[in-house]
Amino acid sequence: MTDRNRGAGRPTLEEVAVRAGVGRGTVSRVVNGSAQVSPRAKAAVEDAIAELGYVPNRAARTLVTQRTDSIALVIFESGERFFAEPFFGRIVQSISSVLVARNLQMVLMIAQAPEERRRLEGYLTRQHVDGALLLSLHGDDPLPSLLEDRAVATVRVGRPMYADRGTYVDADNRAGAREAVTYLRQQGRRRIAAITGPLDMAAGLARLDGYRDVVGDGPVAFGDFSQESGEAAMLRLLEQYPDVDAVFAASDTMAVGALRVLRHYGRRVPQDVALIGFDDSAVALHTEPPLTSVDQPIAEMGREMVRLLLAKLDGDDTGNSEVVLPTRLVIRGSA
Amino acid sequence: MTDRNRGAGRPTLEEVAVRAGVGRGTVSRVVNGSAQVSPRAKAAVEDAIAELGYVPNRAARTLVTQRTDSIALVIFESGERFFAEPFFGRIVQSISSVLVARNLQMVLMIAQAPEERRRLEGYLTRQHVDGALLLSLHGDDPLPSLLEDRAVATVRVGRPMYADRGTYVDADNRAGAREAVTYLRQQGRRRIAAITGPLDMAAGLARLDGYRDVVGDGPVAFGDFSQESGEAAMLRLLEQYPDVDAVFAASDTMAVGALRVLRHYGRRVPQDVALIGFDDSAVALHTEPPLTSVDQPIAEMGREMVRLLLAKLDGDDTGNSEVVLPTRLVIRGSA
DNA sequence: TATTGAGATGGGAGCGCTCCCATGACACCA
DNA sequence: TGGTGTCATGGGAGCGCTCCCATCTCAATA
Repeated sequence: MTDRNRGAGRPTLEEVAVRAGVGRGTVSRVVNGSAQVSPRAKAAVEDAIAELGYVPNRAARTLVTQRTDSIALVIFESGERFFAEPFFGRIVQSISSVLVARNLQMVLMIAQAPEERRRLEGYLTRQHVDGALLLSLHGDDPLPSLLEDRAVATVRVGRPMYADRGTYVDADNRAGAREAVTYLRQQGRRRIAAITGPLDMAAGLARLDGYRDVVGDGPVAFGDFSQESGEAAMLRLLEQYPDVDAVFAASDTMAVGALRVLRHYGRRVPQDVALIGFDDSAVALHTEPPLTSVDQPIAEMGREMVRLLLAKLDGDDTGNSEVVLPTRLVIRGSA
Repeated sequence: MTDRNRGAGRPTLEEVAVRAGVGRGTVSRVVNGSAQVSPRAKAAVEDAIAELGYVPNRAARTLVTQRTDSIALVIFESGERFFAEPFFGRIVQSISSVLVARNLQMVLMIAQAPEERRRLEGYLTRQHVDGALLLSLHGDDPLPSLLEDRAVATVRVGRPMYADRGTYVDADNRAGAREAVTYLRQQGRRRIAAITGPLDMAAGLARLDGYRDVVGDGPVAFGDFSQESGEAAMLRLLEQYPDVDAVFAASDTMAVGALRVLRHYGRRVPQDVALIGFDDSAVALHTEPPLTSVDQPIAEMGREMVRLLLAKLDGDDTGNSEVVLPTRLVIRGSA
């Protein structure tokens, strides 16, 4: 055991050096995997590290390298929304595991309230994080540019809506929506409605665009990705367009809300009304009937985000990259 | 663009001192809110800080104070479970907002796989975090003791199951369960079954104990808090005890699963079978009928956890504290 | 044998901060 | 006038690390 420690008295580089009978520089080289070390010195140092239970002091390293080895994961939603939406869970999980494997610290920041937002802006500097992963950006948020100016690398989910700077990862939402709606039409549906996501978000807009690509300006009701908004939207649709025989919802969560309303009004799914969601989240399997949904490769998106961010940090990539991944229609019982 | 230089070369303490016409020590005192500073010097320093946009360098400070100002939030579940269970969302949100207000960094760590687990153990040292908040500990996990040995302060959710060391925050699960089951009985239910949580977790066990306090050894089926397990458990219950007229589920998520099964088998809720969940999560409002559920003060639990942890860090509290908060039965349509 | 160059090595300098001590300024009292 | 205590202040030391350069070693070559 490595006790007898005096609490914070972890061994230092210097102590390892003494123990291994080499200089500080050599230990540092070994720890950082430099090639310029003789096999013998390397072995001695590694033994000493193991015996002493040496762990490099992150603060000291940060002080000289100017690298914090911390990545912020910033979510522009209320905590409630963040946890209610399965998309976040899956992408955070993916990001987390990649970051952990690279020994990078993931600092989670949930910010929506103005005061939180202000604090967050103050916090996101090179003093604290090397880079930031931005999720669920709304509208033309100036934060990415601000961070870019401060030399904090950023990668976001979703194509920037106005500005064209910025590295991002996205699913091909438009094509996914198009495929879903095309499928509905092929099934013989004549009156296909859409329940949209928030139109100040790239994903919301693109999915609506995809819908319109196929049916022009069919019946549309606006939602915000939440289940409540899906219910409300379905209600409106039923009122205004009683002849609707298919609904494309821009998220599974909204589709679940729509399903509840349809059932409540006695419409059978899929016989009377076909329903397709978006995300292929876990809930899609649990509805009655199971939800046909557009799958986006969320784990891969997370991985790509980290990859792009690290590339930026290493300076491999100075420009702005974009990665758009394909979606896939998963057919189940609801359409 | 920003090149390899020190890019956004943030000003240092020294520069602020020069600008304000004082010494380094005085600036440090102002930044850290020491009383030993003349009003004039204080004003000069504050002006200089504002003009220069000075932000203290966390690494440098950490190096000398031996405080990282980072708190780990460790969750012993798969990422999937973490996001599926509403409890986590709410408590993380609460913890997050308190931590942010105190200028502490929240490092999120999701670990279940053995390899992640090992990495996590290596990571959780005073070099990296001041303390750790432990969620969803299973069985007699040795991690808390390990961290205590390393002088990393910890606070967990849930009474330790075997060891009696350790500071924790918990809801009064046993009393909550008792109240729920007593209520069912008062409603005239004669055959009350339980669907339990995982029995290697304090919350799972205590809720079962509360149930047994009232009905002795009534029909019990075992679950793990997940919806799937709730479905499976309800199925078993229906098979083995067809005369069941009430079910106490140890989580809302499982109650939702049970509800699906009950509906599928044509049992009306609450007429044929009354159902009570636990957590009073958002889903309880959205079921048909809405779920009667035991509320636990999750936000307050989060706040208490942080409070206890900070007290430990400040050395105010050397012993082990425990905070147990009351639950409350929220009556809706299902019972 | 003398010279050269490649590679390994040790250790000084310094990152930006806090801690702490010596010093200065000042008011008050004998 | 000198002595004393209080408070504000400046700045050296040092936290543990990486960077970098001078130095050393040793084999290959002239």
